Formats: sequence, structure tokens, C-alpha cells
Amino acid sequence: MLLSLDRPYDFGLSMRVIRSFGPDRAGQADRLRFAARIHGVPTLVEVSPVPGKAGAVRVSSSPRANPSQLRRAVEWVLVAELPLRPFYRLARKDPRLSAIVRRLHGLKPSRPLSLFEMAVTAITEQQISLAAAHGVRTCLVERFGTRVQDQWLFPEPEVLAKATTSQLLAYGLSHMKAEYIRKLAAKVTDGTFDFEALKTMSDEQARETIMGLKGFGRWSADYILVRGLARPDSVPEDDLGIRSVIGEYLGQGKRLSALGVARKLEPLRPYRGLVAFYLLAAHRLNIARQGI
DNA sequence: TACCAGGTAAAAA
DNA sequence: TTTTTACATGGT
Repeated sequence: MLLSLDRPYDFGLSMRVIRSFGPDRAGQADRLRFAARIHGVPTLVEVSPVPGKAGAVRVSSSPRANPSQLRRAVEWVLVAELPLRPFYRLARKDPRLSAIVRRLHGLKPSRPLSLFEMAVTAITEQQISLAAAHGVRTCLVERFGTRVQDQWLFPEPEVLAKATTSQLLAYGLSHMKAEYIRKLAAKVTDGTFDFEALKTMSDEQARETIMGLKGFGRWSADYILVRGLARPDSVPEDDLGIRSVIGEYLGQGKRLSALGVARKLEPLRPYRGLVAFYLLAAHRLNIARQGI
């Protein structure tokens, strides 16, 4: 199946950046492979570029999935509904940001198919390093998840809801984090919490809803908004990585305070999250900051 | 070895 | 109301 996405869009660059963010999507050159549960069937989805056709990608799956379901899944993961042009018009007003954006023309974020996975990822990444958190998730996934060829399907909420605290502790979670995850998994399982509903909420509504969950503070809520929902204006201003990278490219080179981040990003509404994503990408790809 | 790493809730002041 | 503390693993 061929999919034509809103241009400008550089699929290869976007995949390179995603891979540079961590080992989760490690692997094949400029393709995207991920496991998805489609109509309950564990399915491997593969997305590859179409040579000479900017913005077009080829989508296949194994086993063969319903085309409209498959299309919906890929459009979600690749954030198809987000046009870049309005963001570029805004970015041109800041000389330093403008230079970065030119180097990363066509870059879009992508997001996991599952918001439950995103939420659990946020919990694991609280306080400890991304590398440490990745180690913990790997243990969880390989114990409670489902293997689909060379990929893993993230554990279903029902499975984690039934896991015992001592099991979760054995996989590197703290007591508190184990409880957050179990409580969340239970709420999703019994229908008390519906991640799908977040998709139609305003940023503010979604943020408040997530923060109503035990274990999810402001950082986690904004992190889920920007990474899990790809909301272009959301960003955790107190995040260590954000504070460093905004300071590096838009400040004096040193890590800023959360307030400093807020001030630097204020003129970049409604694309503060997308700005942060571009700067993180620039940092990962070793793109030097420009003068002044 | 010690310390920091893309925080949070509960306890203490 | 604001400040302090415990907490899990991985890298340096």
C-alpha cells in the first residue's frame, strides 16, 4: 500500500532522528518497523520510503492487515495530520532557530501506537537516566510482552494489571513506580481510564486528565502530550534535556531553569513542543549552534 | 566509590 | 504552605 503524506516531509531524516533518540527503534537503515495489535492480531508493520517520491511511503504488514486499519495506524505513528509549513513560517522569525530548521527540513516527530506504552515509558523515565529506564523497560517487555518477529509488542494493560508487585520490583521498578503502573493498568483494563479520549481533548484538558492519575505529575503529563500525542505546543519546561538544549541553542549555551525555558519558548507559541523537538534533534545530530 | 540521570508523592517543617 | 526525603538502574 502506498501512502502520500503532507509535504514537506522527509521520512528518512525523521527515522534517522528517531533512532538517534535511543535504542528503541534501532535496526534497519531508513525503514520503520513496529509491532501492532490489529483486530487483536499481533502484526508486524513495515514502512519504507518510495525512491524519488518525496512524502510517499510504502506500507506492508505481516500477516496482511485490513488496509484502512493499517493506514490509520501508520498515519498515527507518523503524525500525518501535522503540517510543517506554518511552523516553518514562525521559525523563520528567529535567526538561530531558522538556521536549525533549514538543516532539518521535512523532519517530523513520530509517536508510539499505544498511549498506554507511552504512559508506562514516562513512569520508567522519571528521575533516572534514559539508559537506565530503557533497561527496565526491556526487562518488562521481554517478560510480559509479545514477540512479533524481531520486534516486541508492549505488554497489554490486562497483563501488567495482574502482575504482582514483587514481580514488577524484580524488573527494576521502585515500589512507587510499580504501584503507579499497576494502578494505571487496572484503570485501563476496567475502563475507568480511556486513553482514546485524550485524543479529542484540548492540551489543557488532556494534561489535567493525565495528572489525575497517581504517579503522573506535570512533567509526565506534558511528556505524554508532546511525545505520545505529538501536540506541537506542549513541552515539559522543567525537563533536564529540554533545559539543556534550549540553553544550548537559544540561550547562552548553559542549562536554563524551567522559567528560563518558558521565557525563551513564549514567542514560539503554538509550536513550543515542535521547537523543542527540532532542537533535541539538532543536538543529537551534532548540528552546531549559530552565532548570536 | 560517589554522583548524577529527561520526577513524584508523602512526610516533615 | 513550602521544603525535604526515599527511590530504582546505568554511565562516568
